[in-house]
Amino acid sequence: METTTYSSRAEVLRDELNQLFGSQERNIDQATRSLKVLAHPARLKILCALRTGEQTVQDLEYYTGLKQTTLSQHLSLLRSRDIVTSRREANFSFYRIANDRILELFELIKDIYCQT
Amino acid sequence: METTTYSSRAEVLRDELNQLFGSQERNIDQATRSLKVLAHPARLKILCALRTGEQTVQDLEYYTGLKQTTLSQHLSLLRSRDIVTSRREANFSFYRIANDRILELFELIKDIYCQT
DNA sequence: TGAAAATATTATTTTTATTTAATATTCAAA
DNA sequence: TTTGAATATTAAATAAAAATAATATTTTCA
Repeated sequence: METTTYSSRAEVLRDELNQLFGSQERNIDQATRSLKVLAHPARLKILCALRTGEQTVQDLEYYTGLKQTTLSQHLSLLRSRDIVTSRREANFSFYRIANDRILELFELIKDIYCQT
Repeated sequence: METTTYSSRAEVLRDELNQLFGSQERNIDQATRSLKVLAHPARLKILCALRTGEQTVQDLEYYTGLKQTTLSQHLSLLRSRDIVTSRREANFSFYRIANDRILELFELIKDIYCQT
């Protein structure tokens, strides 16, 4: 039975929290969903490869070392979270990082975990 | 049977990739492990709460709405990846964001997913 | 048209993460 | 010195993500 009396400090922070991400949890959930997609070695590698511009699935297959079917699923996930976009030309698909914010996020991650 | 001939473009990019994250996959794995820890609604909420400074477990319990035991496990995970640190004072534990890079990362995530 | 190349999708199995519940530790104060 | 408050740990059950394998599209070109 929760009968705790909470400090006003906690209440202030709860308010701040709500303002920060909106009182509905939508933003947090969206951020979580995107981060989950980034949090996989294969998908980070894909982003590395796309960092300097668009690539075909073939090329991605080559330097991620993934088999086609697995790679395609990862790409599909990345697309579903708007991390990458793709375009088709003949029977090649070209993938690229969706926008500058994502690129910025990726670069920061790289900076933090790949200190020279 | 893989007998594909790869374009020199792909080979150039493979080299870039290796230089970027180091030819050993260590950096990517480390980044992945940290991102995985961030990629959870409860843990993002915890970071929101710690954004402006350290907090006790009690306070975190209050505005994350998690039960003590679950919260403690999330905190333990965050600590294990050096996302947060803690100190003990009497029988209270105070948690805080581990360093400025992590804070910076969090703020960028917030900016991207909580556009005003 | 029909075969082959490039990519995508679906279903199944395997692995990993999360929650829950029970218990343990640590410390302060009576 | 033992009780209660605050937090941490462990083990078990449940849920979610990943890999694999099989199959399906889509498009070009003979």
